[in-house]
Amino acid sequence: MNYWLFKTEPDTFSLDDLKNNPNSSTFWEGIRNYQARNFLRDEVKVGDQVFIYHSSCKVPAIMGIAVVTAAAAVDPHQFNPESIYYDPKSPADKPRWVGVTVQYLSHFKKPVTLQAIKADPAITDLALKKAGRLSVMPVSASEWQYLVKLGQ
DNA sequence: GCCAACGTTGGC
DNA sequence: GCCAACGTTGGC
Repeated sequence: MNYWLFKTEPDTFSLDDLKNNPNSSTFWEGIRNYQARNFLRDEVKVGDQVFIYHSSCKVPAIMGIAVVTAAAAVDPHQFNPESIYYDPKSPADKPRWVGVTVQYLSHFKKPVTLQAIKADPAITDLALKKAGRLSVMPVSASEWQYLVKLGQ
């Protein structure tokens, strides 16, 4: 099993929204970055666990945990001209963008803030520390365990 | 709201 | 296929 971190803007879609989704499973749509897409398409598997991170907000932080319930599928929004995720250059026969499906697991008791992550010398691998713009990134098993502990 | 970092686009 | 211009992300 692998571990991941997904970014989301809470104004658009928060961990609470994920928790309250009556369908209980949510298609993680709108990833429009190739590096992130490649992780989703090639490596994110059912049963993998995911930190949900809130970005572009007052206190950027890891808020809690979700689990992957379906592997990559074509993101239909890329073909919808009405959608903010519309990509007119995506070929219909070879769709460019995919999404996975996740389900809410839990909220951290204490969100682990970006500030705390940056200040913590024990966290060295996490891409969040360096790659500012990546919206889907792997988390090593050891740092996953460590961050879960910080969130308790 | 500013702006640094960095990914993407497109002319050559 | 280089690289300048442009657009977007996201912390502050």
